[in-house]
Amino acid sequence: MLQIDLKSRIPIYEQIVYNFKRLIAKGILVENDKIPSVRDTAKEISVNPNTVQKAYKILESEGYIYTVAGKGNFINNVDDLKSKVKEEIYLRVDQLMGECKKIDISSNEIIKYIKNKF
Amino acid sequence: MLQIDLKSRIPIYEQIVYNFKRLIAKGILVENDKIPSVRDTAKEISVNPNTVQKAYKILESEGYIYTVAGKGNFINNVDDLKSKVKEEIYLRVDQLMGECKKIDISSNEIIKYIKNKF
Amino acid sequence: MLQIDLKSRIPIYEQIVYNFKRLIAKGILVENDKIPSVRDTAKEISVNPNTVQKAYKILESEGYIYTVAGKGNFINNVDDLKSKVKEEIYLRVDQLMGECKKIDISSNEIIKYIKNKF
Amino acid sequence: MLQIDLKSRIPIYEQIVYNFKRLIAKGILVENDKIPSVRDTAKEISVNPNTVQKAYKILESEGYIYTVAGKGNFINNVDDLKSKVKEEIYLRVDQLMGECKKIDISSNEIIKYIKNKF
DNA sequence: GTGGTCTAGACCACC
DNA sequence: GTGGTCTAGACCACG
Repeated sequence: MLQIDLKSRIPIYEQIVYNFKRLIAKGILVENDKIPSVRDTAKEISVNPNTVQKAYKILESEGYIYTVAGKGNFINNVDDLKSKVKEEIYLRVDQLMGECKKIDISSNEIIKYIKNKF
Repeated sequence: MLQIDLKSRIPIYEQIVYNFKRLIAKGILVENDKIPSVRDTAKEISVNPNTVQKAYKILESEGYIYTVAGKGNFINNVDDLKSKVKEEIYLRVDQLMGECKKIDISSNEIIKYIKNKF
Repeated sequence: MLQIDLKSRIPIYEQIVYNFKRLIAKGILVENDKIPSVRDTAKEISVNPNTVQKAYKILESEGYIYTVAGKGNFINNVDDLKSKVKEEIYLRVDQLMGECKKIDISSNEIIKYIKNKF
Repeated sequence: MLQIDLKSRIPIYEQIVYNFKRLIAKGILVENDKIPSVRDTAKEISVNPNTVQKAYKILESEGYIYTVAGKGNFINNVDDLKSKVKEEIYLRVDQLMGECKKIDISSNEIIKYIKNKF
């Protein structure tokens, strides 16, 4: 379920965070779904439990999951989790367009490129 | 001339690299232009010469500049340095669109967003 | 394991790079082998960790090793690392033969010399 | 007449030295030929006269040319200048073969490669 | 403990 | 003066 690249320069915990966000955005994980325990996730992707723990903490602090002590971690009841993930994407679009502007690439050029290729 | 954010989490040397790429892409730096010496750039942005040296080495290895020992560093004679920078941008667009696809955001959605905002 | 000549005019970091290439070419280091940490190698050959770091970076950028931050450096899974090293040797043969041609030494002459001496 | 690559990592003075050795080895420059003055050579290849001066000093110390104060520099009367250049080439062959041995490339392999390509 | 980045300074070859 | 290399340290993120 989780796609982790241990060799990547992106920290593993960030990859874990992003994976869960993706599953939420796609609707695979929905409100009150239980996600695997820290230990199980750690075993599944062969990383240190501390790393998974850190990822879960971040997901919790960002409102994606809630923790019930002794029970486990669950997807939050926020209805707009999806749009929250989208917002992050849009933020990256903004950054990219900002850089384009700096080097005189017009938004039309980017749009044309996307239309052509995707 | 160079915009460096010493507090950014992006390494200073990468920022230096990007700054020169931007200047090249904008046509401000052209073929055979001499860029400031390692020491001068270091002084200008108040960082250690080694950091600038690292940036220049990367620019050289990527073909943006050439080095004449004892003389200085010069913009390379590749005619398409500009398109080279653009390629890097397009690569980032590709990555972004790839992630969009993963979470079911259509390219139309992105295009609409860009059209609206930029 | 590593043969370094601190007095040589060849930079230490290049010697380190070459040493690892040699160990790979000889099959002593194979896929996914862990190589000593930056600090350990530095201690072993009595040089500054930065020097070793530089060598490892080059090996990584040339595809010989991959780095897992916080874990260490490992021999890459490219099956033909050996032939990669050979290619470098052949490139040098090409250069040498090119110079021979410039001063009218025939390839036969070189071959005869090699046969005689090696 | 001289082929100099100002961008090369090989010091310019070494390139000058090698160029004259090449011209001698090819028989283009023969005993008692006058070679261009330091200034003329410097002008021709657009480098600092000091650099040419250094090259001439080396050529003189290695016995390739002799200097007559106020007159200029001349090719030496050593009959075996050619074989001297060849010796240097052979030395490089030796080095290369040494490295081949270290990584288990046989001399036969090298010979086969040369026969094929040259 | 591991690599990644950076500083402060040094010495060298080259020009 | 210029880049190339190196040392001796330091701090940080990651696991």
